[in-house]
Amino acid sequence: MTSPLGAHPSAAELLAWYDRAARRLAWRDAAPDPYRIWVSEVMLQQTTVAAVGPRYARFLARFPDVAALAAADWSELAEEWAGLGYYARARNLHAAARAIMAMGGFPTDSTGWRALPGIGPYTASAIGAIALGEPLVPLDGNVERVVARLFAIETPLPAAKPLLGRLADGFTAQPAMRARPGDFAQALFDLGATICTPRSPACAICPWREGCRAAARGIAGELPRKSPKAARTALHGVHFALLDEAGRLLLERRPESGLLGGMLALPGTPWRAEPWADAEALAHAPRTDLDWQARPGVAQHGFTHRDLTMRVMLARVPELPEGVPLDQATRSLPSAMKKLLPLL
DNA sequence: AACACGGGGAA
DNA sequence: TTCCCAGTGTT
Repeated sequence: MTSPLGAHPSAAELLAWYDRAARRLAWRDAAPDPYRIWVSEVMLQQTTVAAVGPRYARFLARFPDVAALAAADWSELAEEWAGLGYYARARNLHAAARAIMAMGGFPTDSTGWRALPGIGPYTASAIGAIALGEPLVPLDGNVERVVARLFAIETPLPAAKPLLGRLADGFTAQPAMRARPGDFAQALFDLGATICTPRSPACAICPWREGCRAAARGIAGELPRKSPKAARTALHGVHFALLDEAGRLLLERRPESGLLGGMLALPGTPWRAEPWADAEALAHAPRTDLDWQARPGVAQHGFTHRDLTMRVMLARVPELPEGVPLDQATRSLPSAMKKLLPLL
């Protein structure tokens, strides 16, 4: 297909490269079934292959099918997802599993998947192409970068996204793509991850070098351009560590919305721009009848758009039946909360 | 359209 | 340090 911006390169050539150079990844081991692909795609949202690698097999062992996932309590899923970030993904995965059980089975096309919580345009297309064989090109960060370079699109993201999507869709006109849509999508991912990388792309060994307008102009490494993003702002909080003589720690479940939504955490003040004085923070302590001691030092944790500084205040009681043993807390807490434990 | 939402690996 | 990752949901 020829677009106003020029011809698309050959899907067949990319697939031939993929047949030689495909990465070996856990979710490619078995024949693609909807559950395994769904879980892998959600886990991979804004998360690197390297980070997902050790977690994917563990998740499937604990929740081997959609029935097991739907039957699980949220606390089990929260524990399994702890440390992976973007916890709304786990909440939506859980809600979607229960919706699938209620419907009596998986949606049979990408449009049906798109209606489930946590399934956006990208994930619906990826499941459609990889698990269902639909001729779709999922538009993820890799594909945006590859297409922006192929056609030398200088418009910055995110404004360029609709155009990049139309250009990506142009590949569906090629019979080679339509014969293997799942492999074609994954070939684009692998090309973006291993050759057409964000910086210093390896154009010399790229199977699409000849048709790439950015490579021809020597600007591949500069594309795609991006609009400047908002700066990080500071947040401060004080958290309360209540320990008993058996080494149990008081934890609470955070509200579903907001940072670390639905996850376990040490009780604490709200997080705000100004630092907290001890006396002021104490009004938020889980118990005000105890002798809270400020611990030395702070824990720093960077979120996408926030830089959080936390202090800890410690108190001890003889017996805390609702407390969580420290080793279990280490397993169940999100990373920001784990950083508080060394301050105890 | 802009923002909220984690965490880690690579340059 | 900064960048960016097999993005989605809310406002």
